[in-house]
Amino acid sequence: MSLRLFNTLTRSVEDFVSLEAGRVQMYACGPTVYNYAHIGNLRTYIFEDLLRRTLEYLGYSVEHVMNVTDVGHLTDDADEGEDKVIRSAREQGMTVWEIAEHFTNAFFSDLDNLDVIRPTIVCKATDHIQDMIGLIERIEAKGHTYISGGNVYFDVTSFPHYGELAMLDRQNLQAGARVGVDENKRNPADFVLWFTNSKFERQAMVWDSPWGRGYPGWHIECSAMSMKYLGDKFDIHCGGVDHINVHHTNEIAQAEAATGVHPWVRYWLHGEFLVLDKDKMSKSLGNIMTLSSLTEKGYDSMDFRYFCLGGHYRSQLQFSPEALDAARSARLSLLDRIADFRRRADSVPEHPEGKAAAYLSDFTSRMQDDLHVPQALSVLWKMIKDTQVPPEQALSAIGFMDRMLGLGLIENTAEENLEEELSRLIEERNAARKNRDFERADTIREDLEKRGILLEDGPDGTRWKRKR
RNA sequence: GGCGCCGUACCCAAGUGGUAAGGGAGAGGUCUGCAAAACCUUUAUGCACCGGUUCGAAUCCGGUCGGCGCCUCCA
Repeated sequence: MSLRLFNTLTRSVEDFVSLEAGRVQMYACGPTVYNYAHIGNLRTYIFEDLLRRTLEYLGYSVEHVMNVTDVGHLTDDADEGEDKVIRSAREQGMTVWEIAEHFTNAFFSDLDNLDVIRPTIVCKATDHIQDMIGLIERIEAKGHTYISGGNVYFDVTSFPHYGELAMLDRQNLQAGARVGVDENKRNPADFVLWFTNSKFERQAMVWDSPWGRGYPGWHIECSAMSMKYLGDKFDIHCGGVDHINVHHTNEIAQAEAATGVHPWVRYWLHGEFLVLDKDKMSKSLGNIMTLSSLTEKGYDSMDFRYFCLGGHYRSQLQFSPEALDAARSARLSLLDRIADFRRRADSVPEHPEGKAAAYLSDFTSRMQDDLHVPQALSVLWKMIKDTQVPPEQALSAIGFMDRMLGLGLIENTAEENLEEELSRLIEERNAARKNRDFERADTIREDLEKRGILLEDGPDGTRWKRKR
């Protein structure tokens, strides 16, 4: 069975074949670090993590490159959110560089909390200005640029493949429909490679270049860095759907114009949006929803990961507190059941057999079919509820499944030891129950609950578990 | 204004021609001193609405209404 992925280039599901057997090179668009990542951003990184985990599960060695864009969007412009950052930077006496570092750290901390495996290479835009200048020079040498109003522009008419990814009809692109026209452009789709003449004041980061002191355009960093680390041709490029029309379209133009190699990237994968309540999303209210805002309410980061696994990556996912609660309950129930398997299991075989093996195979085929995680999850639940699957077999299969899901199903269900004092209380309660002193027994149970220990009396005796 | 996507039970959500996965929540029951957990049963003759194609449609086509995304930094 092979991996099949939906390729935005062709708008269809294709068999995935890597350029080099057993090795996958993938580039994932990273954050622009001028603010905290919100949960919608994080959904996309979770999607990319599922892709990476599945590739690795299937035996590929994955080179996973991610940029951190710490230039370009850090100065003031008309956007209110950015004003706020500048304001807070000023208030806190931080430079834009410090702001970038702060939000970069916050970003990776979020990913760690979500058990998103870190990229093999993380590259900062400001460390690669010379690479960007070099790439612009190559594009210029091939005759795809012009200089106007002090800025270096990419001439989209010089690049016949322009807009293929987005399936743009260039004739019908309407300039200035929602934004002012840049008078320097020959064609509305043209875009800046290098600015020397900023439309923003207070530009905080500038570098020398053959075209004058200035800073790079919005799209060049991804082309330059991905090509630096992955070469002129590589397997997968992914990001959010919002990147298709402009960012990725322009990245392709830049890369292919410079090298003449087509296609530059073979598979383009895009994650759909998490849809929030309008109120919650309102920028004017300033309450973008972050992962920490969820954990502050008592959710575990992994509740959010589980929630994201409930929808397919190419469908919009409707976020609501109720939906997150449902994910939380489901996840905790899953952990409880697995913990129970672990108590009942003898030794867990390295590979599952029989029915468990069949479930694993079913699960894997759903994952291989364009990462149909919701279906894979339903297979996991079916296996868990199938009384014909012995616990040690189920555990063996779950171990493999979780390598793709990344829910910590094995790590978070290990047997724990209870403090001696608490164990003694449980024994005391059981003695009380034997003597039919239920008042005493219930008092102890309530006391333990206050200390985070829940008791369940079963036919095999009393079990305890920690409140989550 | 242009391009594209979506509308499935109380909620989230799979399902793209063959008769509605899964999870959460709710209801009833078994078990239990009680509780919890678990288990059993139950919750869409119907998939926004209207019309069409077909032996057969949630799935294809047309229209209507509603929601979302991109066209501007954006996951």
